[in-house]
Amino acid sequence: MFENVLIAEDHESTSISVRKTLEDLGVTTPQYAYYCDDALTRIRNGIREGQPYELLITDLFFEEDDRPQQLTDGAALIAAARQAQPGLKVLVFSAEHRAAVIEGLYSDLGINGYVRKARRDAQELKSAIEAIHKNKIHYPVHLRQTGGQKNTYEFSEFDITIITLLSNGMHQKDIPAYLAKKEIRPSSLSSLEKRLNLIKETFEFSKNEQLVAFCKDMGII
Amino acid sequence: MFENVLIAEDHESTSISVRKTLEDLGVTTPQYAYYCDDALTRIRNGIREGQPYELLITDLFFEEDDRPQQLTDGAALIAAARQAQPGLKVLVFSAEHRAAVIEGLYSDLGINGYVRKARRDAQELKSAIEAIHKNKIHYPVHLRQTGGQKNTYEFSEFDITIITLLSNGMHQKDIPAYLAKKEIRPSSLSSLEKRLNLIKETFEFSKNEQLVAFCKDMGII
DNA sequence: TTTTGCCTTACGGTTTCCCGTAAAAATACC
DNA sequence: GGTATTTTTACGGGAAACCGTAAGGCAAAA
Repeated sequence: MFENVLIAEDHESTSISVRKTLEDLGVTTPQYAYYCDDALTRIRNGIREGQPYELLITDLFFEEDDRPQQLTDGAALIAAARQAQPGLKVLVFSAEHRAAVIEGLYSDLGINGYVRKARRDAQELKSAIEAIHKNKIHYPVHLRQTGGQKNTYEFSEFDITIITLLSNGMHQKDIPAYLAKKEIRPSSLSSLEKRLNLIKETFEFSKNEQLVAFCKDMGII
Repeated sequence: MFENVLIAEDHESTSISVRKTLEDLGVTTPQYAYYCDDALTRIRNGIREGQPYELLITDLFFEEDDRPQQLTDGAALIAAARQAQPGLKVLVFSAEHRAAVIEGLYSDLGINGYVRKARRDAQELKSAIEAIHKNKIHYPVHLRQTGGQKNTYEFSEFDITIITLLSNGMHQKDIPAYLAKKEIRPSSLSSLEKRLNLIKETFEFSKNEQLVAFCKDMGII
């Protein structure tokens, strides 16, 4: 089993139970940090002292408080940690449930596993750690069968731009001017309408409001 | 210290650390349930067997799964538990941060304490349990000084209904018929428009899309 | 260069939404 | 019971969004 494991988790209660889970697995002295910056410091120290961590277990969301931080969330921590120590294995333990966001962690950050905070999360955490120890990738249970057959629609940069503008309150009629200024093409009102129409047709949506709600749920915007 | 304590919490990992906290306080065998219905059954059994629980520690949100439940959230559990055992002390342990919701728990359900899942939550949990054991009411740290000035706007049931309908793709013009059928009042298109207009004015929003995005972010819908 | 096909833009008609005003209904108050 | 106040509804003009069609632009192939 792993010997050097670091937990980055701001909730004390969660941190405690992750530690307990690790101890059950035979990790004698799991280390832990309540802030991303602290976690990164520990990782760097581990490298310098010739005892690098083998596994980082981290949350995604870290609440701000009176201690200003460089790294504000788990994704930033993972990126910084991998830069300092490319081979470091990473397991994310978070309440995030949006498939798009979770899949992005695998594709963009190359994480080794994800466990969602939910009913039998401690059990899943155990099996995930064991899988990663065997150099496997652990996919969360609730994402395995979706395989990605639905939701094949890929939102383009352009799509996301215009939906974001709408959700920020910009009027459709004012968007062409904005796009032109930013030199984003296409920029015409007609193209915009066509694009929105296509998306809504694809998902069988009838209103922009519905599209915005969907994108929020999916973590696209 | 308490002898009979029940934990209602669907997240295994959180449940584990609450148990550990209780054991640190000298509660030898804390009981726990992963579902509200199970928790209520245990409370009733406790009364019947002459060993009623002294304290219920419960979450607010319980995720649905394949086991259909009568009680779907912590508030319902608290109400049912208090009906079965009026003197039962209740400590809520949840990630909910909206002041209005938390204050509602004190005023509507008469809870004895609230601890928010956050950085030093295990420590706060300890002091809350000790305070409640001394018949005190425990107010969460982060709510003590905020007099509740900001965010005074309260979304009514009606507001949430119509915003939800919009985010489900219903056309504004079709909503009056829906409201009339459901016997929700007011139901006219004009009232609807006025209401939406007032909300958007309050938040200085210009579009429904913006309102939907906001409500998604705030967890209102 | 010309043709072909695709993407973008322009435009007009229709629908929906927005917003102000005023009537009607419901509620509260005397 | 009658009056005042608030809430709800009705209506109409104007703006924005929706939607289909057609014209223009651009790049790759002939």
